[in-house]
Amino acid sequence: MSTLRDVAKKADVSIATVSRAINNPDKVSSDTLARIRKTMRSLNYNPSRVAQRLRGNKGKSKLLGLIIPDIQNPFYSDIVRGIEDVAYGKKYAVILCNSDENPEKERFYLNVLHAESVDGVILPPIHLYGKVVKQITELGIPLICIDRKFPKLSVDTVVVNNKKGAFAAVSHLIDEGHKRISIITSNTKFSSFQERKEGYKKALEDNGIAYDNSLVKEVDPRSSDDAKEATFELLESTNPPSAIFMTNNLMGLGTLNAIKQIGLKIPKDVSLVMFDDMPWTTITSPSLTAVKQPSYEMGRRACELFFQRIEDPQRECVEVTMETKLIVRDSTGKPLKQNL
Amino acid sequence: MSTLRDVAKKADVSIATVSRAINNPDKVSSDTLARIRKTMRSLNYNPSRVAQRLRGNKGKSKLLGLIIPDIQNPFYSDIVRGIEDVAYGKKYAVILCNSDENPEKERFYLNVLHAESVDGVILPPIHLYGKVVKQITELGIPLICIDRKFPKLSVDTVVVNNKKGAFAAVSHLIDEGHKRISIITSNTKFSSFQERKEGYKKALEDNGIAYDNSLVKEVDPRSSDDAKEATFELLESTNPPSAIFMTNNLMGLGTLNAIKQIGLKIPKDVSLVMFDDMPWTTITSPSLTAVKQPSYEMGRRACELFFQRIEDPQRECVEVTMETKLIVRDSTGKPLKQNL
DNA sequence: GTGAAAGCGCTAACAG
DNA sequence: CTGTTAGCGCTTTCAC
Repeated sequence: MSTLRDVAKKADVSIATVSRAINNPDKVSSDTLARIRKTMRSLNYNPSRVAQRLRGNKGKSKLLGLIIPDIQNPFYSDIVRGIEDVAYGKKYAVILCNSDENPEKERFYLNVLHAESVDGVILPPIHLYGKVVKQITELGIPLICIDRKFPKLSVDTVVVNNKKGAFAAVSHLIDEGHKRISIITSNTKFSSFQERKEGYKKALEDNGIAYDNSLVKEVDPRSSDDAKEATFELLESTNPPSAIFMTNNLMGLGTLNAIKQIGLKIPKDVSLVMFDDMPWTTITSPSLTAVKQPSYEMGRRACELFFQRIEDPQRECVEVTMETKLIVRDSTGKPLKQNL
Repeated sequence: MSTLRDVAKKADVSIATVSRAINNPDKVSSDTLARIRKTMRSLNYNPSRVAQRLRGNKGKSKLLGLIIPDIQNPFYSDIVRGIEDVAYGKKYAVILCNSDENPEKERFYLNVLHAESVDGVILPPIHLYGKVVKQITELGIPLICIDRKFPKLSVDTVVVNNKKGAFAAVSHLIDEGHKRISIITSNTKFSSFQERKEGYKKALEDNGIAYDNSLVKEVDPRSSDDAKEATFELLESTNPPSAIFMTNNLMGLGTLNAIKQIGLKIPKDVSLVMFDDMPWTTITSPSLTAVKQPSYEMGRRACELFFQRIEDPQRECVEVTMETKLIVRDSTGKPLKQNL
């Protein structure tokens, strides 16, 4: 592969001039510029980003680090796509890392990203008070939290209004006449699930329904099977719920499988609302009522925040809260009403 | 951040020794090694991968490039995950790029990956004879094709037995008594869809059913909506098919939506088989019959091939063909039979 | 407007 | 076993 030196030699200028031709074209006379450009083309010159990064200043590495729990969770694929699309517009490339909610892997990848001199890191933090994440910001690497908050640290954050979304979901169920409403949620400390549970509680409370711990199941939010098991327990108990609020798409899938296996009919035997809207929510019978998160837009927004921080490292950190939509569909799968 | 020099100074050795302590620990006396390691720890030293890459030899950059059409397609998320898991085992990081089947984007990202000095590139090629892809291999960057073949170029490839899988799918439909079987496939030149169509044709032929062009729809394989439209045309025609073979999960979703919207019952009114098995195929009523691709394993295999090539750049290129499984499920969603 | 030279952080000879 | 040195390809003063 050809280097700056090759181009310089062939165009009969110094490497400094070639470098200028790339980075400060206006500081090069028009005819040498033309000559250099022609030479670059003929040599198929592709500047080494590695050398640029080693030499260049912070915030110019054109690399962005992304650590997500699991790319196979469509919620995160959406986020990744949103980030990537914005990054592409700025000629940034993205290093993708899957943490599996494993602090070891998070730490490893954070180190890798640092070693790669990325211009920034976007992630849903695993630990509420993880020191590695803190370290990253102390190293001066811009950090954007997405999907989950990182308390006690001033950091740009993009989240969804989990409490409000959950409140709308459960209120919808209550409006339909349900009184025994289960929630299948996570046993983790993530702000997202905490807040969804709060929304659930508030909806009950506002409607004078007592909180019943036997209706609450907490499982690993990544496991459809765990949620399936929990659903069995719920529905095969002596006093089963008449409705279930599923707090993410993976757990939702598990619950749907359990219901199908038991042979229950929706909504005759049990009503459902799922946090997350997925492409497949329209093909069930009837279509699933869902709390749609603007996942793709969250990714875009997070990436935009990142670029804003690069441009102005001094600006105040912001916490962007995006709204969900409650989507109820008719028999053909068309949305009937959409509440914020 | 601390550098080699910082460590060297503090440990009172030369930078070369520190470098050795990292890369060839056995060439350093045990007590200096211990001292250096302690110093590295106290300084929180994290070697710059960027400098290592600039200085070091080919095949040691610990970076892998990945260009896929769209991470939001779960088939590709699975592949990406498989690749990432194997890469993680070797301490490799992955740069993820979405091409949208757009040659411009593919070219851009290929240049970026080259500029980043990645050790290799894994992708499903967009063009059958794209010159940029060829260029990459001429640059000596190991290339692994996945999901689609790149003809006329000896290159490591991981594909699925598309023809056989499609043949099994359509044969299954024929076994159930169907004679008018539609296929919704792609108008692209990708080997995958070409071969699925071949399998479809062969199954018809082997059973003495004439190929009927009016039963064949070719749409953009990324568009559920196009497939939905095509399904409407198919099912609302004067002589509709009694079964439909959907050649990927996105088109399948479109078809399912169309069927639901028309109000047709499965399998009474129309039977279905989909290429791709998805988490949601078990929650439809009845469960969808699917040709399962080992997508995650394909990713793993591709990444393994990459590492094998790094270790032995001279070895012959291989084309790995993985088998699909035809999955027919009972009313609860449990697999009834699985044919290769 | 252009060139010479220093150096980013590291590895790999080459000496000792 | 350890240190010295020469770059990897590039950007950026500082001269001219």
